[in-house]
Amino acid sequence: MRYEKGHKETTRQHIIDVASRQFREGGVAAVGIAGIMAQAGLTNGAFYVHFDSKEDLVRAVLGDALEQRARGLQGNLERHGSLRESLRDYLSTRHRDNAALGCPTAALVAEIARHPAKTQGVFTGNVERIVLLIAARLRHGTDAERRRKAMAIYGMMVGSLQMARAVNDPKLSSEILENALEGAITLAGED
Amino acid sequence: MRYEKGHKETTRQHIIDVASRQFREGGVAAVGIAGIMAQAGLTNGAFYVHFDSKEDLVRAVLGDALEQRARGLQGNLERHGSLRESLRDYLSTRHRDNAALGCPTAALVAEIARHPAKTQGVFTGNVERIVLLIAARLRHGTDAERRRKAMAIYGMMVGSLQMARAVNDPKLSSEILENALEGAITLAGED
DNA sequence: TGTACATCAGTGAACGCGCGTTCACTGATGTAC
DNA sequence: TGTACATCAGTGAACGCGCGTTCACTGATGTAC
Repeated sequence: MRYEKGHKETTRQHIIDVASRQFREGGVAAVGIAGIMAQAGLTNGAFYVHFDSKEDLVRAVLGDALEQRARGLQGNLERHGSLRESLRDYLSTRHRDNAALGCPTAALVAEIARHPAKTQGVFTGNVERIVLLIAARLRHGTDAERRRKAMAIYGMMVGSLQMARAVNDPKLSSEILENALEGAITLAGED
Repeated sequence: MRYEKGHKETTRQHIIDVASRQFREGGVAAVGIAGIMAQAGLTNGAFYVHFDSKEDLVRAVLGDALEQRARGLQGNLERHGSLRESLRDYLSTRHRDNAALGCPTAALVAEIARHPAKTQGVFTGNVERIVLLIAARLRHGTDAERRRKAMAIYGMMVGSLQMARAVNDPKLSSEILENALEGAITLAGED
């Protein structure tokens, strides 16, 4: 072979990494194959050696980014023991200002709602997973109550981060993040 | 004049109405001028009689849709007196399944974050307005506390509705809506 | 009252451009004999 | 050991298409004289 073993898989992952950043930064619809491949250091045509279509890439990116996020959250929770620090990280100005490496749900959820069922399926499984991770860290209530609260908290995290990003006034933006953090902690029943 | 008085303003508003539905349904980036004008019963070229650019239309649509929404919420609150019914409407399957006429924030907030500051400015003012409407209906706490809670609730509404739309499993989708409603009511301190 | 001109919302073809996708080709390596 | 062929990730030009935007033109009406 011209390339060492595992080369193709490495390239594929590299394209996914580049696309993952670009999609989260600019949105799926506004980002093109040519731009992704150029940033990956390849030409247009090589794309179809690795993926069937743009939609195929979207699914791969979504699966990869959500997996990474869930793993990151899991690691965080295991280190801190409580939700509080994870919520603080999520609802931080740093996360707000770095969408490219941030939560794929916050960046892409509205677009996912407009994609084919197969793509939505990739998202669906990961929502379930993140809800379970959050629920497992709530101290009070039955399993059902904790699941309920976990979903409400996740929804608040995603919506508030998006609003903090869309608002043009830095003070209002910070306020949104701070108030969501407080609301989430209140709901979680921590402290 | 060839057209009766007020005709131009009527046409402009009609284009805004059509675009407003299409943007909320498909997203700004995925919807084109030609499609909007065709559905409005006009040809391409007439667009620039009414708007300077697509971005100019986006601002007009955003201002119009958010204004309508805020007015609708205000009317609802005045009729019911409490937040509860408004939250129920917002977090309903009906709203989930009718994005075209639904909340512009839930449909477009992630895209707004990627638009120019001027466009974000249109959004910013309306966030402030809706937060004040919600806060005014909370029964307990100081002004500052109610403002805090209102923001957290608004974030949860927006995020949860989007997730309910993006998820591929009808049961999970309903669950998200129900749990967000319960969470919002808990936070609001109603009932 | 009749004629010449101005107005302007809307038409429809065209502009350059980038999109997602296809495809004939390259060239370094591995395999067969 | 040397030669012929197969493999396949990647190249780069081209495909048809729809995008946002421009522009010369239309034609019904209003205005001037």
